[in-house]
Amino acid sequence: MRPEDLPEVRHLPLFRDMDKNNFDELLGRSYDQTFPAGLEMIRQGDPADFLHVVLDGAVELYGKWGGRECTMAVIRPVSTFILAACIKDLPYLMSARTLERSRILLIPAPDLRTTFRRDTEFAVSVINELAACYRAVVRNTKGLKLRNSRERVASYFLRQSRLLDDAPSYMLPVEKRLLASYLGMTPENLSRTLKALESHGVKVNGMRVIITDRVKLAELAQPDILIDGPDPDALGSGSSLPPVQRRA
Amino acid sequence: MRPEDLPEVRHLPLFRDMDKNNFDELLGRSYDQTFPAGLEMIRQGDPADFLHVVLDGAVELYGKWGGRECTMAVIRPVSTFILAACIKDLPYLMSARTLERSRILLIPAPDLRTTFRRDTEFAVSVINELAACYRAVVRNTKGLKLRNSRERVASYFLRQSRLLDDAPSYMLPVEKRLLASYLGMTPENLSRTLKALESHGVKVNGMRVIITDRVKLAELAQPDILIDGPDPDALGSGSSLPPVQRRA
DNA sequence: GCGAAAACTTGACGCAGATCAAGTTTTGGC
DNA sequence: GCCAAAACTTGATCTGCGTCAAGTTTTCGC
Repeated sequence: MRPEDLPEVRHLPLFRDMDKNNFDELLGRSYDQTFPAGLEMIRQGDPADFLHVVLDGAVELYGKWGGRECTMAVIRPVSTFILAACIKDLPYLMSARTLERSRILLIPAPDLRTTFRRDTEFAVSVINELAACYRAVVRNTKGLKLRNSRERVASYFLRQSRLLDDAPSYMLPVEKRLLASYLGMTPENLSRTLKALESHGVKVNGMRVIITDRVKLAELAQPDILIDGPDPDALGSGSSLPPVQRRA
Repeated sequence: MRPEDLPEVRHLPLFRDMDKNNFDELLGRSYDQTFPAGLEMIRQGDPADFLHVVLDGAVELYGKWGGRECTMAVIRPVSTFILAACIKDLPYLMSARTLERSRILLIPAPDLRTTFRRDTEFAVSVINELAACYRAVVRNTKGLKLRNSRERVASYFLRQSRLLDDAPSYMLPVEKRLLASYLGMTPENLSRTLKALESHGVKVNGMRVIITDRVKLAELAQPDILIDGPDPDALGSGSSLPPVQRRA
């Protein structure tokens, strides 16, 4: 891997507190690999051989069943994903494909497991990471079961804005097609919902989201700390889209 | 707590590998409390002061938003719940109420956190528990997003049967009202779905489920290892109903 | 074991959201 | 910068599921 990536990986909550030597050894056993866009890197059901770290690009995690697919998360640099499968040494529950050309660091799962057994600080980090991931998925489930799709879209927009210090405008971090699937709806329904939301305080123009009336939007979305955070959550939780890019 | 409960708690995957002295100390600092039926023991948003262990009775975990509620899980003895909130020292994401008179062991969260810092085996157990919980919730999410309600009911029935070595008949572990909410549907819709499933290999009579044609039912449910398990999962994962009682 | 409350069922109806089928716009490779 | 492919939008239609309302059955406290 490129030497300039090392500090970025080291600064991840998962790795920042572990012993320096253990970190170096773990990274030393890892592989830096580049994948073209649109490649299925992981097929759900495959044995979990490596913890993945996105160094560059973007990766979609999704589930398949029968002929259907649903987007579970999109991971952007620098974050890890599929930690739980590696720890349990069980098959991946989700598939992963690159959305663009991506550089991925592959950390062998067995090394991961031996490392947290001998490095308490790392074990604590793993515990915190997993607990955060778990809570992220639970919050996501609550949103899916308690809100209808219009409410999910509205609260997604507010949540993203909040991550940018309540920015009134920002760019969507992913295509609408993916956003729709992530939110558990069809692209057609999302499209119509966006139009309907124009009278509720938010306007979407291409990839740009413009919050025109935050109060009105919040009235509809009824943002809830126990669903929308903030909660210092893991990004690679397998249930969130990446934070938005700030307006240029 | 009653001395006869101790071995049952000790045999939980979360506690069985830790140092005996640490276990005894942890339990020594805990409280054994009995709650009447129908009591809201935990209100979502409360600070996570205790890890809960159901010793007797049954506890429903549920989420609230606006005026709506949804059942996330039902916990039966002997299992723990809300581990993640305790570890992160963050508010509970779910509320909990007793479904019947229940005896609960309360383990102070701070003691929990200090214990896994000095007991590696316990830390590893916590890691495994959290990873299992995480995977359970992810599988649950996949089921919610990829299956329609009829498919969810059908696969729930098959899953329960499989937990009893493919028993052709068993009793529902919870009221239909709860099952409906857990599966993300209304009681009315569940009721109608049950009738419709009679021509697809399963008959429900009161609380009794009778699988009349396993092949036909499986055709509809399309059971999938990556959604329905088996996967040696945590029961207190916050996303499953208890295993069924075997036919008397 | 009686009576009220809760759980469950059934029917009628409406709506949110899926599906199908064209368009139109945007993206990206050569 | 052009062209094809993909993403997005829009409309028409259908349907799964929620809602409301009125039973019926089961449960449970006294």
